[in-house]
This record gives sequence, C-alpha cells and structure tokens, in this order.
Amino acid sequence: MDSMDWALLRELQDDARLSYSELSRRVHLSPPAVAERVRRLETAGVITGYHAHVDLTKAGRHVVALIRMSCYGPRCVLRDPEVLNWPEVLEVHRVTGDACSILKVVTASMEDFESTIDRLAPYGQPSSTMVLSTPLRWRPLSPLSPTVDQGSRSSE
Amino acid sequence: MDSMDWALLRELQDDARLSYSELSRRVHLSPPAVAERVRRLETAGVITGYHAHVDLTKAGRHVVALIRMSCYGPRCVLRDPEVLNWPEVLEVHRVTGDACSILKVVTASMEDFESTIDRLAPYGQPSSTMVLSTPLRWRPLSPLSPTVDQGSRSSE
DNA sequence: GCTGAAACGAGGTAAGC
DNA sequence: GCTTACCTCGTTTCAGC
Repeated sequence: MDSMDWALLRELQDDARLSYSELSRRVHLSPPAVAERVRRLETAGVITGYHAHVDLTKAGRHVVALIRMSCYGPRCVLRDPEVLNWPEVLEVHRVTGDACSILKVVTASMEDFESTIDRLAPYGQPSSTMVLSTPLRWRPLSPLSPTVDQGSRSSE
Repeated sequence: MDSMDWALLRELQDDARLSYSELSRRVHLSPPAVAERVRRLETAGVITGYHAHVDLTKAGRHVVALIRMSCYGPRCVLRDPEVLNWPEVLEVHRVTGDACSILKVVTASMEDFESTIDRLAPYGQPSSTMVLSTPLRWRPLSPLSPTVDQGSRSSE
C-alpha cells in the first residue's frame, strides 16, 4: 500500500469505470503495471467491489431512516439471515450502547416503513430516527499519512 | 424506469466496471440500446456515480463510529463546509429527534478518534456509538414493484 | 430498438532493463 | 518491479433499416 496504490484507489473510488489505460495516464504508470496493482488490490480484499450508486429519491425511496434495535430474547436481527436479506434494509451495524444494532432502512412510503417497523418489532424494540436530508452521502477513503500525489510530474 | 432500466441498475450496482457489451449480453439488449439507456440514467441523476468500495480495516481504519451531534448556538456541522470536508467524516445525515445530525466517522486509532471528538465538540454535544462489526455493509437498490427479470428468454 | 461495419481503444503478453 | 512494443481482441459508435 504505497502512494501509487492510493493514487489508484483515489481514482477508482471517484470513477470505478475508468479503464486501465485511462488510469495509467492519470497516475503516470504503464498500463500493465496498473492492471497488476489493481488486481492485487482486488485479491487482497482492499477493494471490496465496484458499485453504481443510485439516487434514493429518484428510485422512489422517499423514506430513509436509521433504526436502533434493542433486541431481547433468543432472536436478534444480527443472527437472523432473513432480516439481512430484506430489500429495504441497506445496512446493518452491530454497535455499542443500549442498542445492539443500527439498521439503515429505505422505503417508498411511510406506510411501507410502518410495515417494516411491524416486522422488526418481534426481534426487539425498534427506535427510529428519520433522515431529513444527507449533506454528505459518501466520501472516498484517503491515505492515512498525507501522501503527496506523484501524478503531477512534468514528464507528460 | 422500466424493468430494463432496473436490470441495468442491478448489474451496475453489482459490478460497475461491466462494459456495455457485457451488459448487453446480461440484459439481452443490443449494445447501442444499453449505452443509450445507461447514459440516460446518468444524466437523469438516477445513477449518481460509480465507486470502488475499500475495506476500512485493510485501509488502516480500525475505528468506526456513528456520532449524534446535538448542535447549539450559531455553529452547526450541517452549515459548516469545513466539517463536511474532514477526511475522517464519511457520511453526514440531518435527522429528526434530539440530535440534529448523525456522522459516520472512521479513524486509524482511538487516539485519532478522540481528536475528532475534540474538534467536533465546539459545534455541539457529540454522542458516539462505536461500530463493532458490520453484518451488512451495503445492499443494491431493487425495483419497488417486484419486476420479473426479462433476461432469461430462450432467444440467446 | 436492431443490425452491420468500421474505427478506435483497450488489454494481454513478452522481452529487456 | 516497471517499461516499451506489439498484437489481438473487444468495444464503441455510426450508419441505415
């Protein structure tokens, strides 16, 4: 994970559809070297996937919520593979504190959201926080030690 | 947004690096038709971007937290473009309830996390929930009305 | 939206440093 | 480990239907 790997990660986090050739131009490395490095990042599990991001509202999801689940008894959303497969559940995090997990849920309507809450209730006490807007939807990961971009040399 | 658009979204959410030709094979549409539809989805803002996802731990981020900010006074993280640019702040959501916003923060160490909390404190009361693990990191958006995949016709 | 053709670009390989 | 050169293949784009 040197500065060249981070340069590649920066570009691929910004635009996952860049070709190896275009990447090679941006990071000033030859295409074969770029291809090898990217494959290494993939097989090492540093890159977990390439995903198109879809606008929730334009996809008809007008309700976004974070639900804190306080599970009790034998059932828990963390242990139930069924809940993890519900299409309206986009993320599940196990957390510290009073709650055992936090779910990111998106639905088309409040009616659908109410249905989700009803289906979650048997697992424990759901506490919903509605998302009004999202000023920052996503940020790419940057290198820990401020690595200087080596892509702006005069050798173009 | 017909079923063909959703088929393309399904594939691109799963693998954003697929070529138009490969997409055309998977959804059983000609490459030019695929290219036109994808560009329409991009310009319409349905697709907001294509992003490589990076493993947080492998990128050296061993601390993941959700921070509820109860802002007071004139300053608020929602209004401050500086906080939105902090590299350790990956998401910011404005929410209902006691808190005004929830931040997803990742740092290399607890020491760095403590520093983030200190820098957030002037904006309001930060309440941190640590993420222990993430059973479901991300789920692709699926069509609202169960759309039957039209890609399995016998005309291959 | 499909087909066909043509041009362009991309990706992979191998040799050399 | 990176680079350059080459070659093959795929992809993209445009035409017309």
